[in-house]
Amino acid sequence: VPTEFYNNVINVIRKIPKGKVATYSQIASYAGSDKGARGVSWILHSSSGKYKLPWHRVIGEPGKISLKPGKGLERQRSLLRKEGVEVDFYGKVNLHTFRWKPKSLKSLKRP
DNA sequence: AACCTGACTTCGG
DNA sequence: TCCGAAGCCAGGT
Repeated sequence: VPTEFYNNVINVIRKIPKGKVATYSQIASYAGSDKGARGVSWILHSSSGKYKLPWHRVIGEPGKISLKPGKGLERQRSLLRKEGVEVDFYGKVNLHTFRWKPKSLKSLKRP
């Protein structure tokens, strides 16, 4: 049974616009749990497929893709580049430029 | 309940 | 700047 946090995370991730990225902790915060970054990680790992989530737009707090080479880094990197996000060889993204900054946090948790 | 494992983050040395 | 430890959340054994 999905928890409220779980549903919130799903809804928030769906709102990340194309060409922007958000961090795990940012998503967790919007979803109502400031320290739920690991929870976000688990949700992506377990159910990004069935909800058709833009999972590739979620990266680590230092502005770097968390996946390792040979374990998905290349795939996430190419998905981001395809929509205009600049990613270097190691998966580094300039958050100053590409971080998603929603105007209002009011309705983020709603579908 | 105890312990482990992650697509995590923060802090100290 | 670069680890390691510790804290964190959720699920699986």
